[in-house]
Formats: sequence, structure tokens, C-alpha cells
Amino acid sequence: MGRTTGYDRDTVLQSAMELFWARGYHSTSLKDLERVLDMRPGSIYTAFGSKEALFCAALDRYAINGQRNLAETLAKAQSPIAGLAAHVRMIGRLMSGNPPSRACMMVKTLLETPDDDPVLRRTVERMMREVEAGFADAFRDARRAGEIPPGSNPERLAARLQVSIFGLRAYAQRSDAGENTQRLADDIAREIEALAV
Amino acid sequence: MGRTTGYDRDTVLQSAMELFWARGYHSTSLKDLERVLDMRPGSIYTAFGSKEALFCAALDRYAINGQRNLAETLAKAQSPIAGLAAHVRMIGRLMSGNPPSRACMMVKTLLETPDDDPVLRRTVERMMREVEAGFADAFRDARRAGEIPPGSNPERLAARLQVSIFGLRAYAQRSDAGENTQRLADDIAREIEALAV
DNA sequence: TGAATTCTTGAGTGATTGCTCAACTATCTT
DNA sequence: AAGATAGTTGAGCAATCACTCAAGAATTCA
Repeated sequence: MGRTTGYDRDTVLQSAMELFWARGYHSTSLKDLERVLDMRPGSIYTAFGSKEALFCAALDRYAINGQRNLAETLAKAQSPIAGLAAHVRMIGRLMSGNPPSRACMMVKTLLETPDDDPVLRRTVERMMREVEAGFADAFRDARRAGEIPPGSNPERLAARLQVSIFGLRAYAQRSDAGENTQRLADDIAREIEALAV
Repeated sequence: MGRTTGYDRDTVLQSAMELFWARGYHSTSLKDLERVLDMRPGSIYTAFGSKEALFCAALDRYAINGQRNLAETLAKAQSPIAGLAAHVRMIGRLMSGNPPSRACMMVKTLLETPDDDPVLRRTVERMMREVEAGFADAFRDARRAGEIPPGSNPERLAARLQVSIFGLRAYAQRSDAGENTQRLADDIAREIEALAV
């Protein structure tokens, strides 16, 4: 009973994610959020508690989206290595669309957060560990299947891949990156494929 | 004639650079700057004009530092490829010291600046182009000297290297990166060395 | 229909932002 | 010593920040 909410929580979270992803945490004001979410401050605060909590919920949505994308690409691919290479090529293609930002929202958050931030920093680092662990799982699968040499180190390869993707998407954020982004994504994908025996 | 300045401009710029590098542009307030520079707002404004102009001067100092480091490493090295590999290994070592931030100040600026920022964004992108051009010069030298295959593409290799360094330093910003940073730097250095015939 | 409940509203909170400027201080020249 | 010049000071400005809360609106119960 009582009055029903006049917004759809999922839609609102998606909009918040896009805004935060584009502008970052500090550069996004509550006025911006009020406009984009079409909600008044009181409603925002009863719904999410604080700007920080809303950001965390938005970041969570972003991370879950990314994890689902990776899982789907891996599932569709003929092999783990082919899947990882396809994932990187897809990232390259995504940059040509008009995403809120070409840079990764997790990296943006990592870089604008002080080392000892108890909430945002811990949250984003946990998410990064999960993504990295997902890569490591795929490399482990590849090793088990004999797709890459038995001496390969999945954790090491996973960290190296995350570095490449972090870098690719930071580079892509340059407004003068142009066609380089696609080519770099392809170069990185080829490096992954070159791991196969 | 007239009163002499009570501060050393070079020292002040160094302090400003360290603060901005650590905290980023938006999260650094003038109160922070007043404390770290030991200057009152009036002095800061007569000396630098605005927070943005001071940031640009600090960023310029950062970029010049980096360019000098690269040039010195390349000059000391036995070959261009050896020099680039040494540069990457040096970056890995720098992360173990206590730099204001493990992430690159240029990347931090790129990621916290809107696409159409007329000052900060154009400035940082020009700097990135210069660094990338420096890498390309070294790869061109290597090709001319026959150190890498004649069919190598210096511009492409330079972009790929910049991506690796951007990524490495973003990864290193994670407080849980630990010894991975050193190992990743070494992995990247080996990839460069593997280009040699 | 009216009480109970839930959600929305937006003016307003104190704190902080980047920045200014009139008063003041130090140094130079004569 | 006195005037001219250059640099420093810090109280304070308008704007903005994240956030609050009393009042009003919508819905469900009896």
C-alpha cells in the first residue's frame, strides 16, 4: 500500500551508469543526476542513500554488464583463446559506437580515487580482480585443452591481458585515436592467438 | 626593483605537480595548493593566473621530465630496442619507489577531462602524441639499423607500446598490484626485445 | 469516504568551491 | 630618507557542492 514509485529503478540505474561513466564521480554533480534521472534530490536520496552509494550501484551494473559480455563471447567461441581474442576485437568495435566513454569506467574510477578510499577504491579493485580471474579461468581452460603450452601461467597471462585492455581503452579515450584503436585491438587479439601452439 | 618573490618558482611547480599528479585536477582544491605550496591565494593567482593554468604548467613539467628520462635511457642504451626495453623496466622499478601516483599523470588527466575540453584535453593529447612520436623515432632508428625487420611499422609499434605503458601504470595503481607490476613490466620489455631479429 | 501509508517535491541547509582586491610589506632607486 | 615599484596577504565574494526535511500528492486499506 501507499504511493507507488514513479520511476523504474533499472532504467534509472542505467542512466546513472551512463552519466557517471561519461563524466566520472567527482565531475558529476547532483544537479546533473537530477536532470538525467528526472528525479528530485529527495527521491534520489530515499532511493539510493547517497551519491557514493548510487555510484557504487551504477559501477556494479557496469561490471556485471562487462562480465556477462565476456561470458557470452567465451561461450560462443570455438575455444578459450579464440574467445579471448574475440572479446578484445569486440572492445575495439565498441569504441566505434558512441559509448558514454571509450575508457573503462573501472579504470576511470581507480584513477580518480585516493589509495585509501574505503568504499569506491575497495569496490573497484574487487571488481578488477574478478575480471582478471575470469581471464585466468579462460587461460586455464585453454591450457587444460592443450590450446596453449602446458608451461603457460594463466594468472600471468590474465594480468598481461588486463593491462592490454586497460591501455587500449585509455588510448581510445584520446579524441585523436581514430582508426588506431581498431588496429591496436586487432594487434592485441593476434598476440593472444599467437599464444596457441 | 620592488619586492622580491618569497618562493622559488621551480620548487613551487614541482610541489604543485606532485600534488596534482597524486590527487588529480578536480580533487585538488586551492586550499590544498595553498597548504602544499605555502602560498596565499593572491600570490598563486598573480604567479600562475588560474588553477587550470597552474595545472597545465605542472603537467608540462611532468611531460618534460618524462621525455628527458626517455631520451637519457635511449642515449645510454646499446641500441634503440634495448633502450625501449630498459625504459619499460625502469617504469616498473619506479612503481616500487613512492611516486605521487603509480598511474601516469597524463592518463589521469585524459580520463578526467571531457572530450571537448578546450585547454586540458588538447594539451594532454598533444603531449601524448609527442611521447608516441618519441617511441616511433626509436623504432625507426631500430629499423634503419636493421635491429628489427625492414617491414616493421614504427608508428604502429609506438602506439602498441604506449598502450602497454598506459595499461601497466593503470594496473599498478591498484593497491593490490604488488609484485605483479614488476613482472608485467618485464613481460612487456621482453615483448619489445622479441621484435629484434 | 477517510484514515493510513508510501513516495515526491523543492526550497533551503551549512560547507566548500575558485577567485578577487584593497591594504600592507619589502626592496629598489635617487 | 622618501618615493616608486613589485609582491604578499587574507577576509570575503558569488557560485556551487552534497544533502535534508516539512509539506503535499498518490495509492491501499477499512
